[in-house]
Amino acid sequence: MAVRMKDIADDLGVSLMTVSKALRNHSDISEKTRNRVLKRMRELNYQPDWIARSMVTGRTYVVGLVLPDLMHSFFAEVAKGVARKLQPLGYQVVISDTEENGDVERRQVDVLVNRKVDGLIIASAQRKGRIELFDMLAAHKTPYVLIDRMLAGTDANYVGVKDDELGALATEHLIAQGCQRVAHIRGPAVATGTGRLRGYRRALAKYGIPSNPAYITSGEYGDNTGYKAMQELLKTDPRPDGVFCYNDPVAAGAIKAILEANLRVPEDIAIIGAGNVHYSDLLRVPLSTVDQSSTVIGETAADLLVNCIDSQKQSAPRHIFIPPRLVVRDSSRRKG
Amino acid sequence: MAVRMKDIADDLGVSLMTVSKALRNHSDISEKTRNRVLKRMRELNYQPDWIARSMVTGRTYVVGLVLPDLMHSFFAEVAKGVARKLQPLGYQVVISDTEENGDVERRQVDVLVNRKVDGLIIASAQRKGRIELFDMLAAHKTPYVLIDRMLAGTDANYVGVKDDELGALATEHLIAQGCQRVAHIRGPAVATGTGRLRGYRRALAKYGIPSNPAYITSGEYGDNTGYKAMQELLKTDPRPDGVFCYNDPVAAGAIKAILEANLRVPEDIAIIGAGNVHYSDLLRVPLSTVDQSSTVIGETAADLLVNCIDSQKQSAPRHIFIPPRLVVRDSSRRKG
DNA sequence: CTGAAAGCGCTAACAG
DNA sequence: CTGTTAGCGCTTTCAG
Repeated sequence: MAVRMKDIADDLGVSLMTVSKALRNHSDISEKTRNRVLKRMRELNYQPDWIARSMVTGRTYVVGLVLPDLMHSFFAEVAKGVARKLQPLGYQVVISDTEENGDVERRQVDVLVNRKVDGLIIASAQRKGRIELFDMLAAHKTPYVLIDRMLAGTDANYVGVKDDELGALATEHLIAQGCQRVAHIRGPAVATGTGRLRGYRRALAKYGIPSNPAYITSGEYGDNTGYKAMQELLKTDPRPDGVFCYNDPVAAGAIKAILEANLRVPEDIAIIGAGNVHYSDLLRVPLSTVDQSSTVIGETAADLLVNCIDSQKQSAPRHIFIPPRLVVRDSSRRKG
Repeated sequence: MAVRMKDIADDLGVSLMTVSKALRNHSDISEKTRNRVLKRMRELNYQPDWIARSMVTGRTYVVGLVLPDLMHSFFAEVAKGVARKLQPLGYQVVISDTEENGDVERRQVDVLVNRKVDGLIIASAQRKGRIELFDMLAAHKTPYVLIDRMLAGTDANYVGVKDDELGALATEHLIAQGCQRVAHIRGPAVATGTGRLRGYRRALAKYGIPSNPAYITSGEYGDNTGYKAMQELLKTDPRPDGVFCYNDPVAAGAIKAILEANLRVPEDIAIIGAGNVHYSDLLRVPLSTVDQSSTVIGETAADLLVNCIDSQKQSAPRHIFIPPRLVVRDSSRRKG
């Protein structure tokens, strides 16, 4: 069996407590005995038992990362950022894929809380106003940081871009490229979806372009929403000459639909997505997009969470905004 | 604080053990008291403390999933398969991204073992022959299942495709499409890399095509290996007219290099990858590939692992092979 | 500075 | 069928 503190204590003829204190650099222990203990620990390759420790301290050094879709490389990248920050601090990261489903999310978070994670980082799939989940977290006093999608009503920590800014940036870019009829394939009714839509509208308004309801297609989440939504848009008359897509996977689908209809990107229809997924550059038409600095989001959220965990008293929630960054590739380049 | 068994026991005027047994459907308890206990548990929303339970049972209901790269959608898909199988059984899945680095992998597995995971599923980044890690696991008696990459020397459970078969399938396909000079951009020195190379060679031999060393470029792992490797291949004379790439991301990079050189895919050079990543269909040239049924691999590995965990005695290791499946898209279609 | 006592929440083994 | 007794490996508290 694994070596325990008691083994080391017996071995050295000291008490169990001395060993325990030596291990954790407790102050009231002499330099000499500490070293003696630490040396023996190394020799015997002692590994503290996390579970026993958790039981008494109440801390698990486990952090839950709750994401809507691991296949979306934006989230995979966020996950990498989180893990890179947290692992060196001794935390274990448990990733949970909710498949963009609020109920699944609630169940998973429940499990994580029961497992006594020290904190949570969540890109929530909760629809507007569904905030019981976060009330529950508050009741449990489990610290959490929202990423990517802010939820009104929860005054929680947040790290991500301002979605309306992102939407406006993308839309204005299309307008600047000479698009007259800019459409939007919108995302699910979470903050990213509604925020980007708001930005889109704001940009149109700014340039005095009337908003055409037929140009806003509802996109639920799914693997070929972009493809299907674009097919709908192609039926409108006059058809749009530019489309701001909720995210890159949606944009990729849209491009597929356009090419299948024997139209050209960007000449007939310019396309821009969001998220800058790592293969954007390799798509049929290299995809213009708005970068959200996914890794930075992950790292920042991790830092923020650790702060919350360490400082027992809940400090006022912080909102950290990462500026969106336009990445112009072929799919929207019509000038210059 | 959370409600404990003792609270329920006191509340109901029974002993703690009665509650414990009722919860776990122990046989020696009367229907009546069991129901009384269960009812009260529900009312008080009792949640067992799995840490305390782990401490005495030695089981954590945590499984580690160790992957070389979460950004590669093949592995993300595997992860989904694993989670989908394991979560309903009450397991928590901890994903660890080793960044294709054997040392990182060893460290991460160490941590997971110290955390007393019940088992591991590993797509190992260990280079040929580095099997200390698995000796260590055997010593700890931690059950594990290898996926995607088999390691000679460990007689471990394995789930994945036969890589030489995959390589032969891809290469023969290119030959069947009329390619005369088939090159290979090879992967890292793990089983997938060497196996696919072996299959490539076997296919060439089968058709009596002499193997040209200049047509085999070494690809270490990285984001643009495919791109750089292809640039090298383009310098050979005569240049290849077909390339079997280690995997889809590599193939995507290769296509980019070819198009940049003003050559056409597949007319000038046909390309095939492996893994069938979810965006293969959306690339500059829709990518032919060999599908490995990633979700099935994940699910199968999960099943196998749970078997190992449940049956204490180590049964003889099993090797489960999933047949590779050719997916022909534009990047290699020259006929028919 | 060192150590003895108590207990975290639960379960295995056995006694009534 | 029900309950008692002993821990699991560690830390917190407090006495020497």
